[in-house]
Amino acid sequence: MPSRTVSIKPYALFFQALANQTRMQLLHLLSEKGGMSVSEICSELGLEQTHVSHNLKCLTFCGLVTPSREGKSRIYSINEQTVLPLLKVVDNHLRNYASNLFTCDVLER
Amino acid sequence: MPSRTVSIKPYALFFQALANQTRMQLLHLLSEKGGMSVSEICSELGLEQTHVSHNLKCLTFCGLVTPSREGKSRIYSINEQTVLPLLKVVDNHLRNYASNLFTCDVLER
DNA sequence: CTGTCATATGACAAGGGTGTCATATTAATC
DNA sequence: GATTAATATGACACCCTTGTCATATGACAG
Repeated sequence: MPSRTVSIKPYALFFQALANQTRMQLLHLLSEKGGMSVSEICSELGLEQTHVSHNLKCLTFCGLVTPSREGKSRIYSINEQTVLPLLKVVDNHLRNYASNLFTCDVLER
Repeated sequence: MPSRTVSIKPYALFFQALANQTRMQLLHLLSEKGGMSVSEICSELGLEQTHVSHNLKCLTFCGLVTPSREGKSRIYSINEQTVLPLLKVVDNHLRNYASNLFTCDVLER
């Protein structure tokens, strides 16, 4: 029996939000360019509006981005407190321990 | 056009490795108890051997754990350089920005 | 080199996530 | 309040991941 039982599901759910190319694109874009509206994001990445909205909702639900009204549009900004250190750790990891991930399409198992 | 085009896929793949309850269990267990053999992990978590092996391979592929021979068994240890800071960031995030993840089964979108 | 323990691999059915289509909501303007 | 711009929501088919079963590989002992 484990000494302390941590609730695992929230962690998996959190990472699931990041385990998707579209959502990673969104985070990278917003961390570079700051707050953007949905339509700006769409034209910048060449993606459909509904596609972007769905994925922004997922990121919002996980507290990774936050929307704010501005006229008719909504400006989405990243949670810098989390996203910046997170990407920094992962950058470092990919470079040092997982360079193979750059040349594969699927995870081995 | 984005000023610098980052390769997004590796990031998504990396997080995909973490987006799974079993694999999160493995990482938490190994980060608490240090190196363990497959059978030790199995009995500790009450999981099937093949199930554990499959998921360890996935984590190994991503550089999150490393195996080393010890007689007939293999001892798996986590990559502390990555896993510990990563879990720290996520712990903090879940507490401050995503407490709702503790009471849900699926991601909203 | 045979038997056995420990772990890895392959294949497959079931379930869940993904993007897209159609449509609803919300806000501003006239 | 009708219209239009901006975004959100719902539903659904496809695909990929998941866990499990059966089996293979590897290492040590005798």
